[in-house]
Amino acid sequence: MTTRGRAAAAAAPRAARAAPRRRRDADGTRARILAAATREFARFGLAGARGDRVARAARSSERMVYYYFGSKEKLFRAVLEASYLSLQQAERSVHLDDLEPAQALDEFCRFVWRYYLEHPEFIGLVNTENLHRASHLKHSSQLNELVVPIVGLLQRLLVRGAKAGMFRAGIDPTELYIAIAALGYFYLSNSATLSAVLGRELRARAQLDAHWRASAEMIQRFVRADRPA
Amino acid sequence: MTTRGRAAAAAAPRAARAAPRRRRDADGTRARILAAATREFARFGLAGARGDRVARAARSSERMVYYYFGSKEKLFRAVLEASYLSLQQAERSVHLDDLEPAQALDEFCRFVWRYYLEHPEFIGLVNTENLHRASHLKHSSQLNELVVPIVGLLQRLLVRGAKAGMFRAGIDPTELYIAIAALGYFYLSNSATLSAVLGRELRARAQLDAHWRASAEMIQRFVRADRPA
Amino acid sequence: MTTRGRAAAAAAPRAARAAPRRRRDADGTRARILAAATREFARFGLAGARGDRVARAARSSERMVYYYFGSKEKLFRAVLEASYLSLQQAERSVHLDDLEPAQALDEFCRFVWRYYLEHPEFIGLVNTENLHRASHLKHSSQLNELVVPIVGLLQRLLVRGAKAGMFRAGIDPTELYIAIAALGYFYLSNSATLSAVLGRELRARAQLDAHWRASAEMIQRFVRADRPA
Amino acid sequence: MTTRGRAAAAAAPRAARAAPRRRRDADGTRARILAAATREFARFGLAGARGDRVARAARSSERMVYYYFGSKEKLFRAVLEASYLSLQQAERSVHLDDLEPAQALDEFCRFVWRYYLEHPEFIGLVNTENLHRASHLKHSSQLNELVVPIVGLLQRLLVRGAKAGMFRAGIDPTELYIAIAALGYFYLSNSATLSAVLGRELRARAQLDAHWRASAEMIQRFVRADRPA
DNA sequence: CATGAATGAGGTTTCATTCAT
DNA sequence: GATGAATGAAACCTCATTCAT
Repeated sequence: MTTRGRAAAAAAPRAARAAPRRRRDADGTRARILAAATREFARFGLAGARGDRVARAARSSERMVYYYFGSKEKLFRAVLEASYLSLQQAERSVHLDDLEPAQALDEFCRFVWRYYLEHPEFIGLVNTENLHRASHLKHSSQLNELVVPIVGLLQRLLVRGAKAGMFRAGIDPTELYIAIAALGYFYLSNSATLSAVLGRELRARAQLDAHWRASAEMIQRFVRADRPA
Repeated sequence: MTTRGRAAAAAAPRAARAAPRRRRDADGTRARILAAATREFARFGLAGARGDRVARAARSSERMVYYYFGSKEKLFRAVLEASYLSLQQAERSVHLDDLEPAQALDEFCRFVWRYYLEHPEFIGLVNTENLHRASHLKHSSQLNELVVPIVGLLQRLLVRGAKAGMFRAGIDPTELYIAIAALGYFYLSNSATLSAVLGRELRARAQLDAHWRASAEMIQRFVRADRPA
Repeated sequence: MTTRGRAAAAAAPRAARAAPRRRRDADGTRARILAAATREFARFGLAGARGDRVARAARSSERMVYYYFGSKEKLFRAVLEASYLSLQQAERSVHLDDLEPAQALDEFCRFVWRYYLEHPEFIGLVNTENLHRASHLKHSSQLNELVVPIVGLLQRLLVRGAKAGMFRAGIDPTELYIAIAALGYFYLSNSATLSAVLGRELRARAQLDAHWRASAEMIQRFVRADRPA
Repeated sequence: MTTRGRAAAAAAPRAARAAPRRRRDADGTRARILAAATREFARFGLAGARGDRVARAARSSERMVYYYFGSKEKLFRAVLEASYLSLQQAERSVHLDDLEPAQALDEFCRFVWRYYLEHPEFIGLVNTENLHRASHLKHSSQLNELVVPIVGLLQRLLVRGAKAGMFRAGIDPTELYIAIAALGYFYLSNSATLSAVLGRELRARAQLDAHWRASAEMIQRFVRADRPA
């Protein structure tokens, strides 16, 4: 993400000439610190994160971290909020209403899986936040907006599928959401220990694909209406 | 150091017998430290764990922690190994061969779910180990023995079920294991953030039960043979 | 810097008149900073004073503090000078010559006590300056004017009283001044610790009054001519 | 005080040989830190005190300061308590009951004056504590014992003097105590600013003596019974 | 077997101040 | 005249660990 951002900046010399890479650049500095902190916290947790590493990675100074964020904990909160906000934004791009129910569900599973796969830092941050019993999330003023509307999406989908006779009735959308998340999140979050314990490289391309297929299959079979005897 | 400590203890039963009464029981202290460290690491992670808290909780001193375990990292390794060993031991008590396949699978799911539920520290430790990319597990001399035989159990069960026409053929036992673990582990590991984000108290008794039922149902439907059209 | 600032302001009455309306009134800002700094230094001492608190209390910015005063130390000096100037000004309003000696002395005592009571910040600042061994006072260019003329006042009063046979002869006016100051200043400056140690709320109205009476009495008895045996 | 302590240690080589200057010396290290901190806080206040100066003066390390005292604030509290305890101990050595009332009062005044004169650090610490509104004193568990019994001493003395017809009746012993303290404390605490403002070197030997005489005189005249007209 | 004392290195945070427009 | 951004230096404090008996 950060890398992409930087590449873009480097690739736009004309724009750079126009606004000639100010040395004083509040938004830029703040954003670089936030990005660096995101990686740092995801990788090392809250206690393991180091201010100087954040500063260096952000091409700034430790002092600036405090200038913009006040404390390590507040920095973590900012990172967490930005991450959840980013997820929420991505979720808004998911449109299922135009697809046939089974296909829509598949699409949703794919979205979740891809999000986790492409945002490993999100998993690290959320694990850290769980270690802290969601204390930062609870005290976040932005929590209200986070109360997931995505469950509503699934709810509509389940109703639609049930009406069409394709899905079973009575499935709890929240449980469905948790199951979909669980299958993807756990696999990626625990791939290191699982690989060691199971003796199988779960991060290998083939394994990732296999897991995705198995997960999608499991979700489909879970909601699919039983054939009459 | 840890290894030496144990070996010595195991290799000197005579000496132990000879020594009439230890003034301050060594095994007890070591065990208390290990137990306290297990809770500490589970709750705060490796970086967040504090030696003095471990010492106090173990009714011992920081000095003793180093006396018995040599370093924080070695202590963590000892805790991790003991935890995996404990899981393995529990798994050995699972006997599925005498049960009817569907019921056996249910039994297995119940075992996994219960283990996570009753060993919250295991989840904390494994999360921490994943943060560290399983580096301690990889370097553990006891890893060999850990390579899970439980998958073999599932394998036999799947074959049995398929022969009986109750299960689908071609299901990967490892994938099945991961799925079962995922549904339980993720729910409990992430209950804090999920509760906050979903606005539902996932640790409430009713929720726990509902989740268990949904998970078991999902696993059953995943393996169940399709009815002929 | 401070000096320059004032000199410039004093030397440029025309410019001030010419400038039709300042966008953000300079004198107001400077004055507010000085007032806020007075409170801050009095409350927290030189080392304990914080620039951001001064800025906030003055509804200005830290940057402005440096803009007007150059450094923390110079700001303190400005505050100190202003405070001593203010005391001096108040002293000028004391007129004792028209009063009968004993009454005049009482009046003087009352003035001193009231001044301390109504200018708690003065006590805080002077304590701080004493902690610093009066280094700022010594280097102040305004010191000359400060050399207290008030002692002269007392001197005249003592002479007058002695001539009238009411006061003893040979009383050192400086010592008298110190005694009067001591009885008021110490009580107020140390009221917190004294209250704690003596178990008596010295700031209570009744206590304040009692102390004033006792102090005045003590001073009177000190100067009063002995009755012939 | 510390200096004296050190000299004593150096002057006792025999004792030193017996217990040969241990490098590990908990009490010694702690005591040196406390002594150094006493000087540091007295000189610079709580905010102005520097941990590294304390460590260096105590021939120890900053780390040890935290080892023994936990935090700067706790160190200050320890210093304060030790100082008040030390005053209390000195007060216990004052015996007035055997002296003739006027002489006893003089003796008491002398004690107070001498204590302040010989314990300049006490004045510095108390000033600092007053800046902090006695917050440390209030939270000290040793405060109870500090509630000054010295006032009782004065009380008895006043009664005795009144009975003998030498002192006036109705003098509040607490007020008397405050007055005696004020005359000594203020003079010494404020000698720097007073010297600057009054243009007189109050710390000069002659001035100190003159002040002591004037103060004692004032106290005597305050309590002395009026001659009948 | 046990432990109280000690500590180097580094972590987070704050402070007063300056830069650059 | 005014200001938002930036910062070096140092402060306080903590951590994991070792010394010396």
